[in-house]
Amino acid sequence: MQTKTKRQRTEARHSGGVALAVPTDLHPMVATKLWDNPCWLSFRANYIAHHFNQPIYDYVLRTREMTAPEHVVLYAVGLKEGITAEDVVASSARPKNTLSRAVNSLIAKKLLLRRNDPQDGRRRLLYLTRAGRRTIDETVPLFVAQEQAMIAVLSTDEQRTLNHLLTKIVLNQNAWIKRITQETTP
Amino acid sequence: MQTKTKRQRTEARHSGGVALAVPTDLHPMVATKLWDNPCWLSFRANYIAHHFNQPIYDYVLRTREMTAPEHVVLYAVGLKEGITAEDVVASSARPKNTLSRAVNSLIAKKLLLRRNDPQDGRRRLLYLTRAGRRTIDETVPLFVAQEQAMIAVLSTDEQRTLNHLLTKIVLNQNAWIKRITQETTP
DNA sequence: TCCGTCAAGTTCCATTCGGAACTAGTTTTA
DNA sequence: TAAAACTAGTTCCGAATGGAACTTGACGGA
Repeated sequence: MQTKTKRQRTEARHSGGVALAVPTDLHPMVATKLWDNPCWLSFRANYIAHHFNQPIYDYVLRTREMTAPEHVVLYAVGLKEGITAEDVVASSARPKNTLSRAVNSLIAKKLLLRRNDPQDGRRRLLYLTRAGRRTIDETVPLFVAQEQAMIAVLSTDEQRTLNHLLTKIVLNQNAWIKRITQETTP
Repeated sequence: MQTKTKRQRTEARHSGGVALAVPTDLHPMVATKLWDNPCWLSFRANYIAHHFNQPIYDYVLRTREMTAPEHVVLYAVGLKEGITAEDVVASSARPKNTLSRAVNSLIAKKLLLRRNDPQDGRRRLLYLTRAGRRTIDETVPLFVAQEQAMIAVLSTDEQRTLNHLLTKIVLNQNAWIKRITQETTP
């Protein structure tokens, strides 16, 4: 790792006709992955996701003793109560047994509670306890602040544009989900 | 999971004044995380990264018997020979002991080779073997195709814009790296 | 109304992971 | 120029992970 403390100088770099301010202490391998990489989107998505997630996972582990999967579940229920574990599976990056354990652990910690779905005996609906709601209320502003710091280089218009373009990709999921795997289907 | 086979209908949705084609089979929790989530960027980045990574990790495991960290290392050396394990650490999401193991495993499989750096006795420079180069040449086009499928909904102009905005965020790293952790420093 | 199929969630257990401590080599500094 | 501080990489080992099998419940069709 490089030290990031000294005031960084920048140099111009032109990309697609648009000048970019490149910090002179940018790690050379990051530069390679940015500009000499045929998978430009996946590097950027992974890099941004990681540098958002990692401080948050560290934080919730250190201050709330929650693992990353627990955080994922609690955050999801915080967005919408009455969802099921399966809803978290479908909208996150973790397998269902990992999330099953996280749900049970959060219930043991009295941050979540679980009710049977009268409509469907397989489903367990998840709700926040009072303590769970408090955890959400206390931590989500920090996550938002982290994200705001990340996008602070962009103008409001640029943020709107970025949001819109990424949303289009997510909504196009049916065109590309598990695409690479198809070649092995007999 | 929902079935994705039937031809999807779409409905209009307006977001920031721009109409979006929303597939009717979009999972409700994905919709919640898209539009009822204060961390809009991190969800999109994580979702796109995961749906790019997962099929690739599955593929390289199934057809090349490489773990995810091994793939990360091999891909990085494929981008630039003569890098060190530390360069991979600095530009990826994995800890150095995991990548150390991956390097050693790839060397055992004769996909990588390692030379001492005459300038610095601590460094080990990594290069592709002939077989390693062949693996890169055979697999990278599939990764590129996966990414192209993901961004096919965007016009060339939109792709350029997206690239530019994400690049700005990555280059702004010094403003936000590990930001959330600062509050606990005594 | 029974059977086959599918979906939600849990359990099992071998494997992998990753924090922390350690080794070895380099740079700083006083 | 010796010691302190730092960097690249490895090892150790308890804990988390995730694939696969399993349980329970829903449901469509003949």
